[in-house]
Amino acid sequence: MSHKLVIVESPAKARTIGGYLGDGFVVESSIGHIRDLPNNAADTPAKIKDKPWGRLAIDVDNGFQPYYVVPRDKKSHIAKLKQLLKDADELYLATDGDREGEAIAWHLLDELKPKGIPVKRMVFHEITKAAIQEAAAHPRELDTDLVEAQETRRILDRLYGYEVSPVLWRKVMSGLSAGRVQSVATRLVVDREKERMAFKVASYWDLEGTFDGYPGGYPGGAPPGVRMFPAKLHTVDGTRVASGTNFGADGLLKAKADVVHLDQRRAQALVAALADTTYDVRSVEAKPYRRSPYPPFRTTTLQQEASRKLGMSASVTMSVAQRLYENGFITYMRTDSTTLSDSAIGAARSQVQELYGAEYLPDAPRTYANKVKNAQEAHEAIRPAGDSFRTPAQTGLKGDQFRLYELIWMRTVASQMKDAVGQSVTIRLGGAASTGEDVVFSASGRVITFHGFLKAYVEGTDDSAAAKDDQETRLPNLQEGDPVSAASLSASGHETKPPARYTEATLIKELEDREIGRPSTYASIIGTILNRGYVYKKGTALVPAWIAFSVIRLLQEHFTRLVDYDFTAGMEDILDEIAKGEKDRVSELSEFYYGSDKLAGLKRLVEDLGEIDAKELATFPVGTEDDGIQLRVGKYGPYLEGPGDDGTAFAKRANVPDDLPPDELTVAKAKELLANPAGEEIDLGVHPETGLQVVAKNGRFGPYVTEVLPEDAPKSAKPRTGSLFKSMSLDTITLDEAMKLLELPRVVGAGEDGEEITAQNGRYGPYLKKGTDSRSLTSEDQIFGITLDEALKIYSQPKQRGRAAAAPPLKELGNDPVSGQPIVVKAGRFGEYVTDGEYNATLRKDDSVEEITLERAAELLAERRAKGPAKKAAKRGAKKTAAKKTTAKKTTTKKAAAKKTTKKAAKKS
DNA sequence: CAGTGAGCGAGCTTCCGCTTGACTT
Repeated sequence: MSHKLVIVESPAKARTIGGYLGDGFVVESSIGHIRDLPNNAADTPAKIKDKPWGRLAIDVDNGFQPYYVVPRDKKSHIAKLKQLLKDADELYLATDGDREGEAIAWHLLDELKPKGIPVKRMVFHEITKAAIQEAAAHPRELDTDLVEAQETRRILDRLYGYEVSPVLWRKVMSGLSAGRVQSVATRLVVDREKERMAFKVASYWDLEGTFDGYPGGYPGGAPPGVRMFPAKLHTVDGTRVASGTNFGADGLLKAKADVVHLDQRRAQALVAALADTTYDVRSVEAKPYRRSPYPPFRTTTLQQEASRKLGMSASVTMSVAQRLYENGFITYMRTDSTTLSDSAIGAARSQVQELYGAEYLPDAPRTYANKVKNAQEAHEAIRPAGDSFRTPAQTGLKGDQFRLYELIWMRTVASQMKDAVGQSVTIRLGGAASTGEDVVFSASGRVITFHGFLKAYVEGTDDSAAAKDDQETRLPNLQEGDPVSAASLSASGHETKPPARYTEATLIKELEDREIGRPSTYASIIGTILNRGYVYKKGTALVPAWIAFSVIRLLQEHFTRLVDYDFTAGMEDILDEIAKGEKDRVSELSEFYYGSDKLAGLKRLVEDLGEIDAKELATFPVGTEDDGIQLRVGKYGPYLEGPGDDGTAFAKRANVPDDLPPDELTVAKAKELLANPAGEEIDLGVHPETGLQVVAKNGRFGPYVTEVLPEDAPKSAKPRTGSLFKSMSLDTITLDEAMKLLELPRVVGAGEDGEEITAQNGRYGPYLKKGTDSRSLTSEDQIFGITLDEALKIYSQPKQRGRAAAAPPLKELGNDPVSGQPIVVKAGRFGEYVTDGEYNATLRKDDSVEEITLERAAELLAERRAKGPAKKAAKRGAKKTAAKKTTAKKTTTKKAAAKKTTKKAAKKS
């Protein structure tokens, strides 16, 4: 039986659409992108690996030709699609109608290679039977210009990320990353922290009082409305009283502020001078209040409201929404559109009528213009699914899903309700102080006469002090000239506040406003900058780590344009022109990579790194030069350097606690830390024999224990120290263990020549030492356990240079077809490798000792041979390389562990 | 940031955007 094959992006969508198209159609999904540039070396095809641009998988010398691969986990899915295509007499590429969707359609076409059947591009913006059938009846051609625009975006991001990240590995720390989106997100957080650090608090005072609208009692019966109301001092002798907005970040009044700045004394004097004052109403100003409903949710607004009202992180919100979507409760949750389909508008309106009555229903449906500048409108707004909405109670949902559904449902219904209307009133009260000053108090109120949509939905605020939209303040019904008295009056002091830190939700909003990132990535952007250690969360606030300051400084100084807040917006403009066929992708990419008259190219920027001083980059002054304190970002985190007791510059050091936000590192705090440079010492107790305090610390060479010498100890006296064994940890080390470590080196006994043999731990692990003759030990336990006999035995063997502890091969594979030498698999410092005696090649991610064959080993060795004999570290400065190596090791172990699990996962599937 | 003595197989980290399971506890 032949059929028409329709391919959409999402499996849930495929299920729905299958029902609408009926017999003769088979609807499958691509599950997102089906091909991409190879992610890493293991996924890079051998034929491009050795090219100079192999690491990028983009032939930068020939039109920026990208090399795509089908990721391992997508291969079986592609096979399935190919199988379905065999029996198809038509192929409909029905991926989303945006840039990425067009590219997916093209990749599908290029990968599936349908032969002899018509291929059609089908696009729809809402999932209703009518819309789908309409779309199927009117397909279009593939828009190759749009695909070009997507490829340009993809290639630019790869060049940016894969060229700039290695700069950070070399200059800051291994494993770091830079990218068009994450680097700007990080910069936003860092810049905000810098604003907070530079912020100078200003204090100001004003007068607040409660006033009585009917000082002579009611004109008979009950009062019309309220009687008591609050008011604040507005002017003194006609000049406005300064409030928070009149002060700049420098703590001073803004230049143009024509205000009177009250301090505590003056404010209190004024209160006293107003003790007997009576007031009269100087003016009553009423204005109509009107507020329109908020647009239906798109991804970012949903994330913000879920954060404000339900306390959900962006990623939790998305995964809860994903479940709602898959089970048919809501429409697609990754969208930048606020548009509702006609049937959704109908459903919302009938729900308004049903729940709130006709008076809440506007005459005409409401539509919302999209505020997102680069919106691609491939989907609808996020709303309850279906042609009629289920109320939350009807869904049977529970927990987070229920709460999120309810939020979406209310917002959608409210978006089709009438405006809220009312009145806002400002009343000014005047009076004279006994000191002769004329003062005016101001009170404002808001009365909502018709709640409209506010009856259904009120948006949350990020600032807890801000008034919500439905908040009402009632004032008495006063006329100009009416007498008013003060029931109470007091001076109140205020301080200006630095700009608030970003939260996940506000950072995402900021990124969206700047056209950076896409609905499908907002949540993961937060994940990326958290994972890299650029920021951490303190409650809901995002706090930048010091390493982010180093990274952003480097990027701003050397890749200024790339971390410009407008970079992405500029890129989008160019992509739009490429999509319209007005610009050529190769010349745009070429300008970006190789530069032009106006712009320095990326390639030259990353090659010109000589002048970047890594040390300088990681050093930040604390306070002024006179304070003589600086913060440095080291391998083990940030630490302070300050003047020594004798005044020597930067002689004293102290760790900065990991969770101390940068803006709290004041000069006073820095001095406090430096005064007690114990840092993260762990007190283990007092040594019973020496009476000295024994502590554990994290040092340059890892965790170690040491003893604290008394203050009066001679300067030449040095405390004993000892590195922790690999099997020990700072969390679990005991005093007993520490005392044993401090005893080292342990004397094992005397050798045959009478010279003492000792056992100890060193840079390369445990070893024996006899004079200048040293021998490695295989385990740390031997340091305490080895007997003299065993030690003598080791010394009776000739010293093995290099492969002292060479283990026997793990596996023998046979002879190499090229060299004729036997190939064996061995375990080494860097993992398992194959060797023919001359050349060694490390096993790649997908190889294993159990599965490796002679052919594969020969292949690896051939690759290795092609690179020539091992070279000694040549170009880079020796000190640099040495320093970097340790860092690299530290990060790789963590990553390697993570990799292993993914590999296992991939294999089983 | 503590200070102790060799001699040796490198290879990998990383981007942004589309999408879901699959994995483990």
